[in-house]
Amino acid sequence: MTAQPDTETTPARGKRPKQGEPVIDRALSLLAVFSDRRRALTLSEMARYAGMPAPTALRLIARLVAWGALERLDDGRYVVGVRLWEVASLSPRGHGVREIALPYLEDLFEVTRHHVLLAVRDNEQAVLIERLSSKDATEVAYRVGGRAPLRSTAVGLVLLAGADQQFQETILRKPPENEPGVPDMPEGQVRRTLSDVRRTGIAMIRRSLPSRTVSVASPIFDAQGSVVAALSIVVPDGSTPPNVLAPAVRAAARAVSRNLGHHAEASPDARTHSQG
Amino acid sequence: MTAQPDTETTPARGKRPKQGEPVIDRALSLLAVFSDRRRALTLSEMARYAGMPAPTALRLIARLVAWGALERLDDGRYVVGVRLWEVASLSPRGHGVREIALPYLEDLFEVTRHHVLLAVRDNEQAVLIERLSSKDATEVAYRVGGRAPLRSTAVGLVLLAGADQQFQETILRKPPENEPGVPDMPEGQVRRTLSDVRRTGIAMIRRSLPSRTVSVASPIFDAQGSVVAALSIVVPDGSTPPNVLAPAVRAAARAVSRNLGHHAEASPDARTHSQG
DNA sequence: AATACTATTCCAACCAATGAAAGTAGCGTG
DNA sequence: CACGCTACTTTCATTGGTTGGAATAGTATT
Repeated sequence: MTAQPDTETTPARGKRPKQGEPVIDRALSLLAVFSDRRRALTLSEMARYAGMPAPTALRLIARLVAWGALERLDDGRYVVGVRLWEVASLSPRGHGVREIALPYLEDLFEVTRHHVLLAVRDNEQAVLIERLSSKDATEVAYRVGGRAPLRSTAVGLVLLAGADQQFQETILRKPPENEPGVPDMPEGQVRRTLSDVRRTGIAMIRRSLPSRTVSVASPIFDAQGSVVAALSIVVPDGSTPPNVLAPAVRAAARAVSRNLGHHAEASPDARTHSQG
Repeated sequence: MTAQPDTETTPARGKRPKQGEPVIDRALSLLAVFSDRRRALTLSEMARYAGMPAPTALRLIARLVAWGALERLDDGRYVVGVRLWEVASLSPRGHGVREIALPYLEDLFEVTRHHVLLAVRDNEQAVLIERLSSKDATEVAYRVGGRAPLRSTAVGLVLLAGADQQFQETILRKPPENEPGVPDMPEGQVRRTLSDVRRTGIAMIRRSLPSRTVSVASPIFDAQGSVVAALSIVVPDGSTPPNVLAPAVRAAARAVSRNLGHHAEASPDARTHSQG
């Protein structure tokens, strides 16, 4: 500071240093500051995390609150609002599949009484759409609304195996994420695994953290034959032989697929075309 | 351009007839055009329902799509995106209560095997947060994410009974909505019912449409002793005596309340230590 | 009482937002 | 194959909603 040079282009009073982001993007970035750990935030926290001045944040937040996207608590902090949740419940890939799959998930849940998961792919990760868990089930890593890697989870492998070839290559070429508790596979093994998943309709993963568990997942297809979701169960390692679980999971996944209009035409050729 | 000045009120070229709504409001109104019946919409439909010109809608939608609030289908139509669902899953009154309540809902579900509902109040309606239903359960009126009236549903009555006095008066003074299938109560009877609900912790409603059912609901309290949600079961009328159901519902609701920190009374400390 | 932080209000400058107009694409019809 | 119709997209001159520093008010901490 101190200097008073300014010269010709006199900023006078109102200087507008960094400006130029569309309003909507800013508003959305205010929604994005919330996370599993940050479910209730103050104005200044939101402004800081979203990277904008407090007055700007306040103004935008006011609109979001007015609409119901955010709600204000008694202590002044903000949380995600029910209205947003309401609109989001119309997401076909969110609550859409869930609504159709839920009864089957419940049936499956009653067999194992541990965890039943439903996930879809969003970009380079799996998003957990639903999770049924008994009160006394083993600890599990992911929560509903949370994200899981594609390469090191059973649902992730199923979703990856069902993605288009080009996307698979993109993922495979990336360095593995080295999740703790999961033995990371070299690229070649991942490719073999994906191929197996496509052939058998089953993916299986053992992990040791946060507890020793086995996950068995199977794909859910839509009417066009695309993999739109993955269904899986998670049980303590050793509780039930995986080869007993697999048929149950596959059957449940197929039932859901059928409900989505997937006429299981004996799948004349799983791998679309040119192979090799 | 030297426009030919027609007359005095020359619209010239660039006329800006109706302008003045904040961008965020417009963007949000684009989200609000989706409903149970309208889950996939074209650009022009969205523009029409939201009441704005197509180019404007397109520009805003593009941002929403970029962020993931909306997704575009192969046929060009737009749907609510998973990303929005993901953020919405952080809503304390949405998935928040749900996460805590779900195990208890499942226990309750196994007893009756029909419907278990979880709802919160938003404004003058109840919003359905969760619904567990068996595949062969009787038809039920409301879906998850949908809204139900306060005066003529079991969960609604519980939420209304737990609302502050002033709000209750506001609702009571409004003319009843006369839902088909539910005998509408005169104001006096509603008041008596609400009082009963507060005393017994149970609300019960019989309805004949879409099928003959009995609903039994009970309030869920938070640490401050406020009613934050309502839990209910819906069974076919005549299948199980309501006085058998009531204790089970109440017990489940209490278990959830306890889990929310409802320790009978007054929590002295609600301070969060700032970390960071 | 001083300090530090957060929340809110104010307002002049100005840039992102606006929407009519025109262009492009798809489709059914004469 | 021309024609009309509808839906979608791009362009661009105009401007009003948006912006953020500064000031003020409120609240917790030292």
